Amino acid sequence: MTQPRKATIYDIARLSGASPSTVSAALSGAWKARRISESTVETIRKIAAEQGYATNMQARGLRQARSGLVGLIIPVHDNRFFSSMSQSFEAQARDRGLVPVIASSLRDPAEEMRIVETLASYAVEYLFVAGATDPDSISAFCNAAGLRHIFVDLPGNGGPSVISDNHRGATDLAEKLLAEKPDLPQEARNKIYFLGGNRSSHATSRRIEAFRAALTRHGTPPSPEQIITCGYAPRSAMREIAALMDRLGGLPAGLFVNSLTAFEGVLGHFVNLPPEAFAQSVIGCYDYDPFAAYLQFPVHMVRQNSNHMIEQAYALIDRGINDARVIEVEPELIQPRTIYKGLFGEMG
Amino acid sequence: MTQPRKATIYDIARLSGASPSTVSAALSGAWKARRISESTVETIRKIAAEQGYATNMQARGLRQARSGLVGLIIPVHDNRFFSSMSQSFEAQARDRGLVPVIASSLRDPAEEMRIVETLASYAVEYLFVAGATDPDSISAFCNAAGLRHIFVDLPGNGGPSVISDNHRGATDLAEKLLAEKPDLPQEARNKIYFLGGNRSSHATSRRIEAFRAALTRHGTPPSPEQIITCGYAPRSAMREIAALMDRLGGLPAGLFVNSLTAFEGVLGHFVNLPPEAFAQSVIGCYDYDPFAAYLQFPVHMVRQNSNHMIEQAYALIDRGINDARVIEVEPELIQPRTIYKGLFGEMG
DNA sequence: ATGAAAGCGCTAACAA
DNA sequence: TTGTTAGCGCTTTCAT
Repeated sequence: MTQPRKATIYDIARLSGASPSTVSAALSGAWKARRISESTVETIRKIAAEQGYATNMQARGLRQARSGLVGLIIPVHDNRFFSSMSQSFEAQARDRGLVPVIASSLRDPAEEMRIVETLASYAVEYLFVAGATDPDSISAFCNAAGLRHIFVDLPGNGGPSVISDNHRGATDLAEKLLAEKPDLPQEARNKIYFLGGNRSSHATSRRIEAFRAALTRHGTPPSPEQIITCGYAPRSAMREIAALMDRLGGLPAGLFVNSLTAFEGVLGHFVNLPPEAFAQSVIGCYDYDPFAAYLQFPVHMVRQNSNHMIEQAYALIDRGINDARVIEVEPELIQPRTIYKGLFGEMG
Repeated sequence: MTQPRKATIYDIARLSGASPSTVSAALSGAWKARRISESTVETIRKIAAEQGYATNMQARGLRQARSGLVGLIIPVHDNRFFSSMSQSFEAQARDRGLVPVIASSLRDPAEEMRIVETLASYAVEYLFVAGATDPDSISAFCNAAGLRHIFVDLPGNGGPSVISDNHRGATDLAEKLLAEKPDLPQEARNKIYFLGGNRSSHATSRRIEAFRAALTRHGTPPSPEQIITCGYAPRSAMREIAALMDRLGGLPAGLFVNSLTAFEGVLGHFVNLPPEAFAQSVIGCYDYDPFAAYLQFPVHMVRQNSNHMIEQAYALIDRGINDARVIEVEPELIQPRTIYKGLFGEMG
């Protein structure tokens, strides 16, 4: 069933009467430079195909001190923002003849670091790190190991970064919520709340800045309890929204949810509410998911341009840039696409 | 900034006064068997840490003829079913000390085959193929190359497969739709339609069988035009649902959507409809997405147990099974969680 | 308890 | 236009 050993260039050399180096050149594309005759190349190619020869990339990599691999670390796979990023990353890697290796850290700094080390062991040529939890350690390691790396989504100080313009996106979303927000008689509910994320993350802190600034411009600066940074886990977001609604006696006039994962948790609570609960509230989410865009109530979403972020990151690599500059990519505010235009039309 | 060369066991050997082979054994864990003194190992470990030594996996892989890599091919990353599978695959790979490499084929057989060859070049130890478009070619290649492979989600004839019990899942969903379906006066609309997928795919054909059988049991065998296999692309599903609704003058009494991607397309059309359009229709989707579970209308979803499928696949590997048997994993019918209980409560 | 040396499959000088 | 050879970093006999 299985042949004892895979064919090597030595097998092809023996079968073709050429030397191993000629076979190598013929098969690797270097034959032009080595001025090997086209006919020789043809013969060798034919025999290689017959033998089912495939280059051993471990051997090539070892010899050339390059692997043809490019790594991407993301927090999780099952999230539309990051999985779209994976899709772009993979396509663009292939365009460059690189093989993408994508790993998820589950937002655990130790796991993240372990993955960096593993990928370095496999000699990935570049490392993209999305949503880094400990960028400084990553940079320290990579710079010591001579591994070119680039941060995406969350910036680092030890290498170049491509992030979305969080201030702009959060401003757009906050302004939208302010514009659409109903005016509620109950003082406590007549506010916009920010929910989800970690204050220590650059993206979240920028978004909070923008949120705060927008509300302040409208003469309603947020009080501390309007900003609930409960992390990214759906569970904790679910707990927090439940507690908040308990305190307020209903939904607040506006809700700015800071991530899809937090939004998942929020929905886990919403499902227990009657439809009327949503009539007096406007809801937004930073990040986009096509299904989330079609919920029962209008959801204003910010779509980050992950494809362009990846393009920019590759461009930095191409330009040989290794310093700690930050490139910002514009996100886009997406109009709610809820079906219930009749019911909520006056708000959206 | 970057040291000229990464540390190798020769550097550590020089610094520690031990020989390269001793260093290798000390660092790889083989020192116990080689009966190297614990103190020597300690010294070597310390120096290695100081030097930031990391095993060159290309060299180890070349020497040992194994890479520590395990591959997974999926159709797309940005789909909750497959991204959940990636998440499970990665976690279980790490549990086994393997490094996961996940690639997407975009359901293109040529691309799929190219990825198989690439992964083989990198000497992945096992290859998982989810949603294979050309399983026979993959098996032919892998068996010739001595690469152990296993099909997930869609079965193959040349190797073991772990798939979900499509007949069971589709039966459950179809029965549910039949039970919840309203009775419409218009003959043409008073039917359940099947939308999406490719007839040539095993999963789709099994689901159609089950769908047909269920309807037949209820005395309403489906006519050919009730089964619309328009592929997986959202665009074509959008076109087809629009055309269908045109023909019928509205939504059919029931709709069995065969994939999340098709469902995305369907929603792209639904967004243009008034809410009343959904009052007389019951909708189901084979596959689960947490956001899709919270739409404006109740959606019955089938959640495949991708985590268990991956577990079973690894178990087959552990048991050394290489023949073409098929293992089926039970999916689960998920109750609609729409908020609009008042409006649609009588159906869900 | 440890060292010397060969070799995994490939590529790149250097020869011819 | 092609062949010979060394060596990438590691593991693994085989010595000692």
